Amino acid sequence: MVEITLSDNSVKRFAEHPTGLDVAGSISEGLARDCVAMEMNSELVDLNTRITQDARIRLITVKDPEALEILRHSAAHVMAHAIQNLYPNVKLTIGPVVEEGFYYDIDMEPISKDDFEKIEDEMKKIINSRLPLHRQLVPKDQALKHYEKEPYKLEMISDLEDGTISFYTQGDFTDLCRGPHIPHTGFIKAFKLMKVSGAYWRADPKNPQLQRIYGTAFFDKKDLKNYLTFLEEAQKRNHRKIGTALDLFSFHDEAPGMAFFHAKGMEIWNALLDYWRKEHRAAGYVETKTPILLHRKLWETSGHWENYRENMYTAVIDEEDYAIKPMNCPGGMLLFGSKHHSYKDLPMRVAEIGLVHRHELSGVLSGLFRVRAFHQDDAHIFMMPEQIQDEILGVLRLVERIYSTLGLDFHLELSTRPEKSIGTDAQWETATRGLKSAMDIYGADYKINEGDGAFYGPKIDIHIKDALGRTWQCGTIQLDMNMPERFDLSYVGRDNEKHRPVMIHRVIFGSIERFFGILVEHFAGKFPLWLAPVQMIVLPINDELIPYAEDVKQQLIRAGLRVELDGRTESLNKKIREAQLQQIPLTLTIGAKERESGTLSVRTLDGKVRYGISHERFLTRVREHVDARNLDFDLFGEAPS
RNA sequence: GCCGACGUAGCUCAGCCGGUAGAGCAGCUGAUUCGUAAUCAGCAGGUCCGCGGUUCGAUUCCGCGCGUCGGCUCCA
Repeated sequence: MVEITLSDNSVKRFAEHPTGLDVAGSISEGLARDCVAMEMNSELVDLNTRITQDARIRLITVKDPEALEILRHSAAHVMAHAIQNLYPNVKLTIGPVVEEGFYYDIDMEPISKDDFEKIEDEMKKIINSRLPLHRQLVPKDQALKHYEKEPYKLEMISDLEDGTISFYTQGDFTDLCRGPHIPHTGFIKAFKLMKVSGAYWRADPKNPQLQRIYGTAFFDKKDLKNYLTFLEEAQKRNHRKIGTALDLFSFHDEAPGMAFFHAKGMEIWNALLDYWRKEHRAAGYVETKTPILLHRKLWETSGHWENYRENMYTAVIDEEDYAIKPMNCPGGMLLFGSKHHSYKDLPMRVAEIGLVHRHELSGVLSGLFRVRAFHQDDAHIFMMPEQIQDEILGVLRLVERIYSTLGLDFHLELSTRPEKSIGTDAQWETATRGLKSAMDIYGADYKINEGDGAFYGPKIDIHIKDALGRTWQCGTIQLDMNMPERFDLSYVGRDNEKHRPVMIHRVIFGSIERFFGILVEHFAGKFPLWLAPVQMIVLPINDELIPYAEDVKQQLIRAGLRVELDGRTESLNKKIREAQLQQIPLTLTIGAKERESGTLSVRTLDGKVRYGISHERFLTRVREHVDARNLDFDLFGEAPS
């Protein structure tokens, strides 16, 4: 007899040794139908595992987050099975689950998306056969024998510890696998192959190149549909498309990986940075600017010449070596070091919108998201060790203000000391404790990435979540115990002795170019009024009204607004359509009525039109809305006046 | 940097098997003067990414280079 404790702490007794399925079945038929696996004494195992002694069981149903991973892992097997059926000579390697699905790396002739349909059809056959997945344990020597013709699998098994090795079989297909798996292939209700690319065996370019085939799978057709809709939505918001359509920026072959910002893109850029400066000033920052081209000596002092040179653009000038800065900190160190500082000066919060260049590999460039030249909204804070906590807290609060203004949620992650690192244990201890206590006081949950810090200090990474729920790491706060040392920075303490300041680097936007791209996608090009490159457009109904419309435009421009006038001899409908497609928040139509009554009719981006708004009310509302940096478009309330 | 796909007018895209290119939008000209998402007509616009090769002939086939995209790799 076995005693089974379920996750609600209820206890069930079984005379025989039941499987997980039996346990589920003893509770309800529906549960048995929805179960895919179970957790037995904190270990995920197959549902058909026999429970031979008293155990604590948690049944995993299709609703549980782990279930999707199990399903996708099984789907990877099904794909490999299908591919092996279609291309008998392929050699399998590994097939893991990834965030949005799964892939399988297979040594085979290159295939393309055109081959997907065939593979998917074969997969459908396997799924419709509802093949059970059986686990069996095999001694290592036998496993090696089984895989005589599969060199990659042999290599993997050889690397495993001695003892028994688990295999999973579905029909005539067997694969080395830790499991667990779904009970039978019929659980895969919806799947799709997504893309194919090259990948090296064990990620080493010296090894053969494999075909990495990506797919995704769900328990429900609806989930797959939602996922595909999400991808479509993301594609619609692609910042490269919107950037072209709204005339914000472009790229040219003459400067790969370096963006050209157009006039409208710069309006957004400037509005964003105006706001950034306002917040930083209020938070006690000063702003500086350092050169982008600096002598080799400086890069030797900072260590970049030795460690980062392959990513730097260099130049020989008057027979001396120079490099274009990939980071702002060395220049910032020079500035700090060029003067004596008292402990009374600290903390010093020194910001710099710095233009940096990094020679990234050509294959990684991607729109504004990955470029070779970009601006960082950098700041270096110099302080005494006992100020760490307060300063980090200050940065976190500033981060929160700025992100929330943009409608972005965020979460924090702390990275601690890596194996290879400089500094003493005591320094790391002080630094890490400072970061932790600041985050504790700040009060947000955070994830800890052990050993993920930079070699020169621990860091807090800030991940934002955009309107589609995608996360991006933008902000980072890094403690640096290296630079002050290398540049021999000091301040004079109360004791009249020299002391080494503690320094942090921090960015909030990170790469402003990349952040700009994220904002384009976050807002889908519909920038809120305070950021919109053209805040409003004036449309005269006919040519006779152009002079009056011009007056209106001038008034608004004098009020500090970004205004355009469409005086083309086109139909009103056409001009409205184009204004809407350009995502201009406010469209002001000027007809004889508006001129006679001295009012405005205002169309907002949601298509609502309000007539008879006085110029005064309009200006007041717009100013309030812009000053408050509101994100909504409904300036004039529900009831059209 | 590696693998794959792609590169045609300002933009979006068509162009089967090799016979020097087409559409819509944008632009320009003219007519229309319009009340909340495309008025009509005409005109103009291209080193078909670049350089080589094959061929009587290359936008089309082949090679190399550049760029873009998707992955890989890298990421102080």
